[in-house]
Amino acid sequence: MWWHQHNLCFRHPIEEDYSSEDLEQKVATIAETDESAESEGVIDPHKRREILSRRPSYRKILNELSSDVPGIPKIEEEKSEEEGTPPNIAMAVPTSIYQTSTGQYIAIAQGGAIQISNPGSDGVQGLQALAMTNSGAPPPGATIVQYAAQSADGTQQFFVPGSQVVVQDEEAELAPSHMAAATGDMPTYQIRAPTTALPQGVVMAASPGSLHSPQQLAEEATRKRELRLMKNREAAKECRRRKKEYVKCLESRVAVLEVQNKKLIEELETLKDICSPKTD
DNA sequence: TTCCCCAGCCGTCAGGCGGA
DNA sequence: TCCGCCTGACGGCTGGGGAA
Repeated sequence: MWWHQHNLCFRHPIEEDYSSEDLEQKVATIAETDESAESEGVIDPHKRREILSRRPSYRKILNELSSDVPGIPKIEEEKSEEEGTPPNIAMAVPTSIYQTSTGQYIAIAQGGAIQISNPGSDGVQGLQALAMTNSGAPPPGATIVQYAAQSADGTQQFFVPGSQVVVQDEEAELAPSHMAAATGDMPTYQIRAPTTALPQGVVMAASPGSLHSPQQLAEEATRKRELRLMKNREAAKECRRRKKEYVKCLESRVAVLEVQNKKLIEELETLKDICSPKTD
């Protein structure tokens, strides 16, 4: 039975109580009724403790289960596969990722493409692409993005090299036709001269090659920390999603085993009736 | 209406694990 | 050994539901 091949799923008793643990115990109990002989094996407590101290990832568990049991769906490695990439949206591999003071993420790809991701959105659905037609090659070690949450006129601004700003344009008047067609409802942006020098809420980030002063080092450290937190945030979300899927899997497994158990009990009763006819 | 409780979600930290 | 990923643990926030 698959469950016995994956007894790593059982957790250490000192770990926090989760509903999934109840499910695991329930599944284990039901499964043991099916294979009591197999479950009678004695495990050394120390060894068991070692094994249980660290459970493998939910993705790994479910994928292993799915290879054993055809009915169990696999968790995809890449989220983008299951959510799908919106067609015609310019996707570039980001080379630098920055988080703004408002929580948005700005990814700068090679060639000057800027992708803006809203924190409230999932995955690529929140990505907004901007083609920097006049960006050219950035100066060495001088990739600097300055972001202002809102300028005086209520629009969003991104300060890019060359004393220019990228301004969110909700009217989409100046957006290139191919961009407008590609982005659908997404806001478009245009390049302007800055309306203010450095508005409130500006966040600056510099590439490692340009670090000289302690202040720049501190900024770099801050940027690294923000990046790490951002990654961990996404990882935590993904982990919770996998955990939910895992619990659902266990729930369905419980249902299946309960039905199976019921059938076996009925079958046993029938066989008992057949094999031991009444003697009166 | 206000207060309390609970469940769910999220961000962050810490630590283990696996690959380079 | 180092680094990135994964996940348990913790605390905060929020919304729903029930009692006063």
